[in-house]
Amino acid sequence: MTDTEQAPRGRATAEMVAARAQVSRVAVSRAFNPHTSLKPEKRELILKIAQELNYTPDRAARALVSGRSHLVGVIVPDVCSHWESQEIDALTTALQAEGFATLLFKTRTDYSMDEQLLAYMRGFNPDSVIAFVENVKPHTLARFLDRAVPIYVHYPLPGTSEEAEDDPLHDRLNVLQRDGIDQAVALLQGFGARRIAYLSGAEKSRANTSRERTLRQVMADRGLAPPVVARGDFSYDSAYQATIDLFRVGDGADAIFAANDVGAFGVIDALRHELKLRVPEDVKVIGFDDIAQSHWKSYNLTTVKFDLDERVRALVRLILRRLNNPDAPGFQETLNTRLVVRGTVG
Amino acid sequence: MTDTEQAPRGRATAEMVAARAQVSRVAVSRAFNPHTSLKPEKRELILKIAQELNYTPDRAARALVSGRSHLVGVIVPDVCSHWESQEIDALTTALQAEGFATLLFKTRTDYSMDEQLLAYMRGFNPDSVIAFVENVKPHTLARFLDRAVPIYVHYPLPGTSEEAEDDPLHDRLNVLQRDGIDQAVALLQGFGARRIAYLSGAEKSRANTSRERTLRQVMADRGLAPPVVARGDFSYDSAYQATIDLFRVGDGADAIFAANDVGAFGVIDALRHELKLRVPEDVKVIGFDDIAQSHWKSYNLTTVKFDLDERVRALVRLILRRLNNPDAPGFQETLNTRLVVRGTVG
DNA sequence: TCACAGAATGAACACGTTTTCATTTCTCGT
DNA sequence: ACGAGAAATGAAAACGTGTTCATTCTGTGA
Repeated sequence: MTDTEQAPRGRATAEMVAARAQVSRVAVSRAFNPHTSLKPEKRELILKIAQELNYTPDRAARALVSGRSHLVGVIVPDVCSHWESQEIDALTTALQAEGFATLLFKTRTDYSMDEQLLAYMRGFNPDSVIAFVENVKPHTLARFLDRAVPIYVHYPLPGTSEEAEDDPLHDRLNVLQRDGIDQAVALLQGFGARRIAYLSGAEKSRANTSRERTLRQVMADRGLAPPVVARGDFSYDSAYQATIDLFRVGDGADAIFAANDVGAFGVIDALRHELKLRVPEDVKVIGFDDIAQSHWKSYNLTTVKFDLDERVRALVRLILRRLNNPDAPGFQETLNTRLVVRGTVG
Repeated sequence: MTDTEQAPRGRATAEMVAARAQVSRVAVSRAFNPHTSLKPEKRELILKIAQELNYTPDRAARALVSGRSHLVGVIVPDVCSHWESQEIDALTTALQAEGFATLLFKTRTDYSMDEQLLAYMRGFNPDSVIAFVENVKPHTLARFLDRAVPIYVHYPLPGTSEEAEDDPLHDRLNVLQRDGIDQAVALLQGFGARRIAYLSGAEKSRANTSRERTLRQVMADRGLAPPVVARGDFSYDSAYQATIDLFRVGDGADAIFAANDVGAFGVIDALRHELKLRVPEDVKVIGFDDIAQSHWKSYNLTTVKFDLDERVRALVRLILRRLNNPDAPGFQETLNTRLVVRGTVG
């Protein structure tokens, strides 16, 4: 044994492992990459020595030559929004299992896109990018990420051709909101709701636009008058204030459809604690997302759900498929929504 | 102009920028690194051309030679826990401003450490690592991260020498919980609380151990009987069930101190909706963290706060100081806590 | 035994930067 | 006009890996 270089100063390298195992450095590389030809017992020996030396291939070096960083960029306006944090959580778990790591970036909270951020992110060379900032055009994202193919979470507008339209240039996850919203409106209609209000999310958000328009169309199809709209921005506080204004300044409502669950919580608290109204007896409330908090007893919210696990699985499928077929045309996945009935309606 | 190589296939490289600007590749590198000597007008020209070509230095290549990945690893058991998600959010914002990116890793939810995860993470070469898994010994973390110096969030146990003790080998953020807990107990004592219960967090969590022991000692110092302990794991559901057991199986309490705010929400909902008790009239509740939801009207929770911004600033200071002084002895920062009084006490 | 296919192996190259070092150019005081 | 020190510049080395390609080894069928 060459005990002279026993001092494992800093990080162990493939060279050191190779020296100790009496093999070439290339063999070490092969030992860590499956689907390469290497005698099994040799691979075993190398891996054993690697573990002793606390060696792991350097991903920066690996990325440099292979063009794969194994990083997935995630752009969020607000990590602690409940829905976002739950998606990040599930996504990180799923990606980790596939050998990827989640790289987090924060952008402006008004859901506008930030070109400087894209350039910044590009420096880290993510293999793929998932943007929660839905209003950004996919080709803008693509222009800034030369290597990575962005994944576009798409909320098709109802009544347009968007639902069917193919997009050969980008990978897309379509979220169809019509079914869940229709079930929600049907329920409200069954309870005889007359004045239905929509508490919006951030105006620039594509998810909000799509939900509002879909609600309008569903209500029209069912012969209901258009909803009263109160402006929020997905936050508890904005929903709280908007609800108060709706009843103090405006004419109130007997049912409120919130753009997301957190907003619905603000609506419920404003109704109960500020306006002294009962939910669901005086006003019925429905949310959107079905986050973990929605079953908490203080709210016990009826809400339109789209399954998180299903969504994450779809995203991971898109990522992996794209990495295995870099030049294939755009892949698509589609997700549906459904109503979860709890205590805030009837 | 050498129009032959006009096709900007794939990603732009420093070489291309250099060719167009009629300078050497080294000059391009210097243009992107401040504190290097380069004629201002030349730097300006290079940056302009770089922008035209959509060029950003490749961080993988940069990391390889400079030894700085500009990645900060964050290990969390659960991203969507409210407190964690808020810290991740604030941390990401702060790090982004300093040119770093947050690399997210999930570990087991029982707060035990996962050596396999550490080895996995090491491959990404983070410059620094912040572990929310407080029970891991800092030298274990250090052994797995040869280059990065881990930052240890330390909850000193009261009555031991830990508060004063220096640790020259690791960077440390001390969180002193005694002041806030003392204020909380004083408040409860003032309202004549007799039976005080502690709803614990995950047993292996250092934060929980420290909070429980500090509470014990504060109560003893004030001549109060030791707290009844109900076992939870920081989650809403566990707190909800433990509270029910406390009153149905055990002898109840007239004040409950929860290990975190989310647990306190579970306590409140169990008291109100399951046990039909009033908060604060029948039972007083105090939480720990002061997360954003704590001021929501349905809970309006009195809680022990330690300031998130202050904490994040301290962490970033530790990270930067360490990177600028790789061989310096361990740095320390200290944070205090205080009570925020809202509606769940008196 | 021989020829041959396929597996196993290692030398050399490539990836895109930063850093070191030696050289050239500029600036300023005399 | 001169010299000295500072600023500016580029050639070459280095970082740690994956990949290509040519070579050697192994086992099989004739």
